[in-house]
This record gives sequence, structure tokens and C-alpha cells, in this order.
Amino acid sequence: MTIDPGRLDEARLPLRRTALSSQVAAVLRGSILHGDLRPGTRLIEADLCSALAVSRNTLREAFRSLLEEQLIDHALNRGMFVHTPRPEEVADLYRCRRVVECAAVRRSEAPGEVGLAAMRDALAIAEQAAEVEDWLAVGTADIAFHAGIAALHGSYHLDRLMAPIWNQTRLAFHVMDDPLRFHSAYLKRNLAILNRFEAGDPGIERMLHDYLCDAERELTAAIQPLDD
Amino acid sequence: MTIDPGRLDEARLPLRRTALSSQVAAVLRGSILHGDLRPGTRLIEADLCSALAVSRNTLREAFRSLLEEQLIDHALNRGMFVHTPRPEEVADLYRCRRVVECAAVRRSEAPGEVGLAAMRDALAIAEQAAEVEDWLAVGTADIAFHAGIAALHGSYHLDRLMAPIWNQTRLAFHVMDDPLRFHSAYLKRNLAILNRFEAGDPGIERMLHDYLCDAERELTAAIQPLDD
DNA sequence: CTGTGGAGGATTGTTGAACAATTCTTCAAG
DNA sequence: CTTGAAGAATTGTTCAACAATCCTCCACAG
Repeated sequence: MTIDPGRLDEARLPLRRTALSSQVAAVLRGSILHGDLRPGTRLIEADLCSALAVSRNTLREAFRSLLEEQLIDHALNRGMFVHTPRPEEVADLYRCRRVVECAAVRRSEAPGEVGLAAMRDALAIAEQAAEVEDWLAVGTADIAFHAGIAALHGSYHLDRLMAPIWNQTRLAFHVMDDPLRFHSAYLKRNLAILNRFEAGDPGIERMLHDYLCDAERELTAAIQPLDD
Repeated sequence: MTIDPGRLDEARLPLRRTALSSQVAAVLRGSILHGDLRPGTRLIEADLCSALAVSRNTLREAFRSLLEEQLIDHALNRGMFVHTPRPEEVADLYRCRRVVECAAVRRSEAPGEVGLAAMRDALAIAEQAAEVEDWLAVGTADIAFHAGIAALHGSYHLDRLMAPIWNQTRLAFHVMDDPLRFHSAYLKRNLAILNRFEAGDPGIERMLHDYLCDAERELTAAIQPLDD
């Protein structure tokens, strides 16, 4: 039996159908993380269906994914809302991050090359964005940097489970009043962390721990006023 | 207007405080974790719809939840199958558990009374079940014990993120050939862990680490032969 | 002016049906 | 025994409809 290369291209098209609800989820996820859909926004099914040109069932399947990622909240018979981080939730987020990230930089086994590369890339992007004063991008890169730290574990499940944590952290950044003062300080500290890790400094765990405590305190204070 | 207490009970049944799809998901989740639906079982939509008396759309929304929890797998145009744990996945599960559980017993701050109570309860249930040789219940209680350890963190998010880990661990137990030999050994070690933790022994972290490495090795070996 | 209550509209929850696409089953022909 | 194709079974996706619930508005009594 011979294989016709032309048929392979044809077969590629129906693959999109599987991704339909996933594509919708990706679009919404991007809008929420980018800040176009701000925390607290109500997501009305009919409007989104016509805007995205999909059926309600497909949209609701996409909602299911976003719910699992905790990017949106569900109120029975009232629908979906973009999640609004609360101060006590921020404290919980950073408690999780301290557990996972501090353990990641401590473990000597398994270098986790993927995570290290992610850290370097994220740092470069952040510095570049900071020069243009694109604080949105700086915040995103900061999260990517710390996701890279968690990825040092080299665990598929751990990365998967941390995704909601990063999402919520990103959301918390959106409800901050002054992103400049916040992010610029931590850019330098990220660089220091990377250098110490590559140097094999054993004090890095304590350093990262303090870093996360500081960030938690500042972020909690910054989102306090927004109490809707 | 007076309130008739008798009518409140009647009104409770038709009053669904949760969506039907999540109720369906709960039923399926229970069946899978309990072992009624064994790993590899194909979940045919039409059969489940008639059995649960719900529509396909509702059932598929429930499927979406179970997919996110990785209790079931999806094959394009072939449907849903109860997830079958693979050896490399088991290794990843225990890598996550070592990070979270070892950190939980180490931290001196915040006693985490809820988690401690969960550990005690789970241990009592496990011992009771072991006497009747109900190894299904012993396995479930073992997982509840370790979930209690993770709950020592007192973090809502961490508990939430660990839920899929416990689910997958429970699934892995189901594909073991000899549950007796496996669980009976770890029952005693669970008791030892609890005692050391309550005594404040600092060596508990290393002890728990070794425990988890042993369990990983044994479990991996036990599920190896089942390669479908 | 306040707030109480209800009518009506808007939105979500759920169902059933329909059709296309794909996979599985069966069975005859080589 | 293998191959191949027709038919059945199952899934992927969309649509329309109805019930249940929530929200808005307004009349009306105090």
C-alpha cells in the first residue's frame, strides 16, 4: 500500500474540529490573562456565541476548561464571571508557590534543563519589555520565570497542577493600581535568583523564600482597596 | 407567612443546589474510584445516558470534568475510557507527593489541625478495614491519610491541586494484582509516621521520603504486567 | 422618600433531535 | 487466512425549544 502525500494534507483539516472547543477556550483564556476581560466581568453566553460564531454547547465546553483552571467562577443560574482574586486567596497562592518553588531550587538531582531554559528566556523577555515600559508583558514574563523555577522539578503533573496558580497570580496583577513600582523591583531579584541558582549557591532557597514573602505582602496590600 | 417544617423536607429533593452535570460527574467519579468502572473500561454515551437518565449534552459536560481530573481518557471518535495508569505516570505522581508531603511534615508554623484530624481518622478507618480484610477500604483510607498529611499545609489551593494526584493514585491501586501484601505493610508505617509527627521528631521528613520511594517502587512493579 | 411586592424580560440549565464524520462489525470474495 | 467493502454503531457538533432562575422596573402603600 502506497501513501499519497496529498491526502495527508487533506487529512489535516478535520483535526481542527477536535480543537474547536479548545480553540474557544484558548481565545477566552488569552483575553482574560491579557486583561481584555477584567476580573468581575460577566461572560454572557449569547453574546460570546455570536462573537465567536460557535454554538452554546461548544462555548460551555470551553467554559468547563476555564473553570478548571480557575480563571472564571460559576454561579448557578447566573453564569460565568472572570475570577476576582481576594487577599486571602493571594496568601494561599504564595503558600503553594513557596512549597513548590523552594523545593525546586533545593533539589540537587535532575537539573531540569527545560525549566532552566524557561527561566533564562523569561528573564530576557522581561528586561526587554521593561525598557519599553510594557508592564503587562513584564508581569507575564515574571510569571513565566517562576513557572520555569517550578519546571525544574521536571514533573508533568506538577506543571499541570501549577497552571491555575500562575493564572490566578496573573489575574491578581491585573487588579493592581501601580504595576510599574511593583514589577521593576522584582526584575532585579529574578536576575539574582537565576545567577545564584546557576552558581549552585545553597542559600538560594532562603533567598527565594524571602522573595515570595515580600511579593505576597506587597501584592496583598495593592489589591486590598479593590473590594467589589 | 408561617413555615411548615414538613414541607421543607419535601422541597429539599427537587431543590438542586448544584448543576445536574456535576451530579453526574460525582456519580461517575465515585464509580471509578470505587472500582466499579475499572481502568480501561469504555464509557459508551448512549448506555450511560439511559442508565443515569440524562441527556448526552449533560453527560458530556460531566465527561469534561472527569477529563480535567484525568480520571478518564479521550480518544477521537472513539469516546471515553477509564484511565489506565502507566509506570512512568506513577513515578511522576510520587515525585509530586514527595514535594508536597515532605514539605508538609517539615514546616513548624501552622499546625494544621484539620489535616492532623484527617490523618487520625483515616488511620482508624484503615485499621478497622484491615481486620475485616476489606482492602478496597484500606487503600482508600491510606490515600485519605496522605491527603491529611498534605492538608497540614492548611492551603485550600494545595488541597485542590492534589485531588487529581490522589485520584490517580487510587486508580493505580485498582490495577494491582495483590492488594493485601501491598497495603498491610504500609499500614504500620502510616502509624509510625503519625506518632513521629505528633512527637515532633525532625527525622520524619527523611522517613516519609523513604516511605514514598518504597511505595513508588513497589507500585510500579505491581502494575507493570498490566500493559494494555 | 422609602421599601415592598409583583409583573415581565433576560439569562442560564437541560433536553431532544438532527446530521456529518468516524470507527467497528460482519461477511463474502480472492 | 487475508483483503475489502457494505452496513451498523458510535461519536462530534450544532440547533431549537422549554423550564427554572435571576434581574429590572414600576406601581403603590406607608
